[in-house]
Amino acid sequence: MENTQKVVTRFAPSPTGNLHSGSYRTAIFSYLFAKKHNGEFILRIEDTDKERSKKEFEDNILDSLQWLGISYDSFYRQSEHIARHQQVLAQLIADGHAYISKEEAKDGSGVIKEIVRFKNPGTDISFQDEIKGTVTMHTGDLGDFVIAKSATEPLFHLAVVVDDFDEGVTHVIRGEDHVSNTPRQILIQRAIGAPTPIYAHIPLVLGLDKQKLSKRKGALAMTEYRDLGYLPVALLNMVSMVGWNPGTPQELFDKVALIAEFDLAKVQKSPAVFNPEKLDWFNREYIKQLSSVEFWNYAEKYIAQDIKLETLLRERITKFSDIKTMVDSGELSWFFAEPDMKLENIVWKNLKNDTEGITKTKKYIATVVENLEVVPEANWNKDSIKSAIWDFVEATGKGDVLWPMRLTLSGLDRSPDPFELAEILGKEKTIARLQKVIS
RNA sequence: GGCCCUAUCGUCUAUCGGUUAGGACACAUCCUUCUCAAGGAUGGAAGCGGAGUUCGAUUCUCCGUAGGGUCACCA
Repeated sequence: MENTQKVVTRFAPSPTGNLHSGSYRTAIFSYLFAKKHNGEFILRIEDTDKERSKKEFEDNILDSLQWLGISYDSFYRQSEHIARHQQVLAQLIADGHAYISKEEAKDGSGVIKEIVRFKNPGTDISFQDEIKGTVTMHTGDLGDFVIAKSATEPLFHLAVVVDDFDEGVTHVIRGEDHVSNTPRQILIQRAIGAPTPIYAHIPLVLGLDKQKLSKRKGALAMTEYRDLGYLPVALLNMVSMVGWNPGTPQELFDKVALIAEFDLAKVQKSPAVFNPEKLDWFNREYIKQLSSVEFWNYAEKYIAQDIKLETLLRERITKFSDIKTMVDSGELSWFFAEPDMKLENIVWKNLKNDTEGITKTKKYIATVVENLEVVPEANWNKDSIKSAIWDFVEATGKGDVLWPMRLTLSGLDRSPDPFELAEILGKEKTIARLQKVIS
């Protein structure tokens, strides 16, 4: 590799909210870029605002990243570096790059405070953004912006610049909402003699309403997706592909594949909508790939492990909490208890107006029972069950036999097919339920 | 409103001046065991508008329009 400088990226969330898909994607891109270039990935909690920062949000961010498998090489809390920020601030004042200004507090209390403003040279600043290209802005209309609430309370812009410098950050990958902050941060870099890192401002993630993702608009926290029974790899795959794609038809990417494929140059320039339906699709795809053991590790939170139900569940759930929904809605009632339904319901629609309908249906069921009784217990599976009665079913009429058979076994208008039901129920229960209807 | 950015199916996107504008999700229809699910097949669905440049524009330029971001003693 020609580049001698080691790549260092950072994800720098403020602990003022839970980790949602927008901030998660910023973390992913920073992480993938670092790993792709054998670099380091830093997690830095930006907690300089003591009022708004909350420990619970920091915990949420940490929990989420761990669950999602995004590991970091270094961890910092910005507040722990306050002495260094204060020192740089004092130097800036001493050098004449900043000055103390006595002003009335903005909180309306009327007290006069000493804040620190950066002396803005008013030059045009342009920087090369990896995604947006050259961005030029006039810093003149920024005025002398505030960099500290007091001589001892440095603010965001100062802290970010100093920390990125001290931590050797080479690539700043962050949300597009930071582009307009970049010129003033570059101004500070120049004043303290820090190099300007390479910037990559990624377009925002939008909700279905095409607005910036927000909690109010229903953006879920990563931990909420976890609790709903989504798989970490599904979230990783989904989120990394909003606003980025490798340019190939491949859709499924795990972390290793993502690291191999990720390329900042292929990041989209325009904002992208997060589509929950696509997430559901990814999740189903990954559920299919789960081993039986893995499957039950997730499913056990919602239903007692029963291997007979595995295939049925796998085919029907989008996320693991759907199991609870199925149980609560009675969709699986046939598994737990004898179905309870009116006899006339089991008659197929063709025979509804036939006065002999019930009698005929009972005869069909009786024939089914006869055919099933010869199927050996050891060979009781849906294929053998099907072949045992299929000739009769075809000769009589599929709906005429299958509908009552299925209704008898499940008690539900909508359920898995009768062969699968019979297999899961077992020979004894199946025949008992069928016989009960006959008598 | 100032400044910055953006603009291909409903959504995520491919296309590096010449394509029947491709794929995925979603949707519709059909098939596969009666219903549900899964699976398979098929189908509908897009270049914001207007000027240029060019033999030729989705692609390059400009102007509109629309969307997003940002204008704190938050980050």
